[in-house]
Amino acid sequence: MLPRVSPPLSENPLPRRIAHLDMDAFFASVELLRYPQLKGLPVVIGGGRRKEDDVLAGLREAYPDQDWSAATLDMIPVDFFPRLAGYTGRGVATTATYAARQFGVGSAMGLMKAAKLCPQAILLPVDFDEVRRISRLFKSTITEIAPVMEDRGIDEVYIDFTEVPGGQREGGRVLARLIQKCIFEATGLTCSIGVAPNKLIAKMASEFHKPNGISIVTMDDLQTLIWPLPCRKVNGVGPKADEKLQKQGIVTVGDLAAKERGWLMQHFGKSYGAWLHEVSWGRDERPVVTESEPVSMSRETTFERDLHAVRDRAELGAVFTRLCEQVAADLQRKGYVGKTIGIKLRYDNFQSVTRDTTIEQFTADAATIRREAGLCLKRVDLTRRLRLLGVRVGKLVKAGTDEALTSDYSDSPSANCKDRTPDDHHTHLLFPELD
DNA sequence: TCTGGGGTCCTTTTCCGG
DNA sequence: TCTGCCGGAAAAGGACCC
Repeated sequence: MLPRVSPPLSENPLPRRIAHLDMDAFFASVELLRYPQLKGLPVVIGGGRRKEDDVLAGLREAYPDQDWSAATLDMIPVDFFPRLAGYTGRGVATTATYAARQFGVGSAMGLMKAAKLCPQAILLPVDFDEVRRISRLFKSTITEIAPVMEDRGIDEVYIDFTEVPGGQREGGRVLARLIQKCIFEATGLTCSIGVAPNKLIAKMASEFHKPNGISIVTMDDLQTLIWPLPCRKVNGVGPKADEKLQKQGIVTVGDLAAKERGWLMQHFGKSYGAWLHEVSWGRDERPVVTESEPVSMSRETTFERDLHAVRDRAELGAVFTRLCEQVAADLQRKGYVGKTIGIKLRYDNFQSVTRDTTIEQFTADAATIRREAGLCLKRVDLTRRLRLLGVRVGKLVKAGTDEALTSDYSDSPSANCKDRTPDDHHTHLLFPELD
């Protein structure tokens, strides 16, 4: 089953107009919708593990006689909101408002560090349900106008404007404005849109006039608008590749374009090197993909404190079982079964390892996942303390399909894991429910 | 004061049978 | 029977993204 895609360039008489749409400061904006009194103040969103961070729960406790329904949220006095100062825990900032960013707080920063930089900042937990609701709302608003949309996560999409009525007017600006207006009416939030001949350039273009901006970029703008950008701005160049590029004196996309294709392939690998060359010349023919099937589902958790497999075995065993149950529930709710079952763990030194195994029959059963994942656990070093444990099911197919029912009847389940327990005597004490 | 959670994709290593 | 080689699949790791 092939994913449905937009028509390829060759069959299309119109110039390709690909839009990238990015919601402006999405998580923070969703919170500010509910708490408008926080506008302009330093707010850090993240953590949220502690119950007392939940503003509403705290309010109900403090003022039990008040009616704290949604209509009154904007009446909460600013003083009541919890401050970042004194935060203890392992959370990271999902995002921070501009006022907080001025103190150097940024997304993905540990909250302990953020608290040092800006102790007066208000700390809000992420309201994932609300963020997801608004995410669905802005996406459905888009597909009503332009049906060829690719979901790129909670706050981003690509849209193929090419064949949409008005999609060619002013290079896409007219349609982009319409979409911005409709999203604002539906959600109260702003977004930024870049329109370009392909996804690669559209993605970079959407950042040009944030917030609430529209940028139209054509191939003629490659040298003036794209080449001056740092390589890191290219979607697909991360911190590792960027560092390696800089060591070669390559800082901007233009520097990259100046290098020979062959040279890049020699230094960055056949595939990645060739890709780097393509992107530096603004070339990208990837279609906008409207539907895709999930490949894997997983659940993982970082512990409040590092756990030791022997000393904390009961706690660890309970978490492990819960993760398996959650993955199984996710699979069942979404209607998938998988046949590769694996674990991930992260040691106290932040090094992570994974183990997985492929079984004969597809499953979404918690007990089966628990058993196979348990066997995987026996293949890793459990003498070091753990900070994270995760469970993953891969090689997914839709439940109930012919494929999902196939099995080769060869031998017992987990045959490929047998006799692989060199270290049985201690691991078996750790997770007694394995036996 | 270290560094979340849920994914995808790619490369390298390991394993296994012929 | 032993060894080496080869190729494919599975496993492991890592980079990257939101």
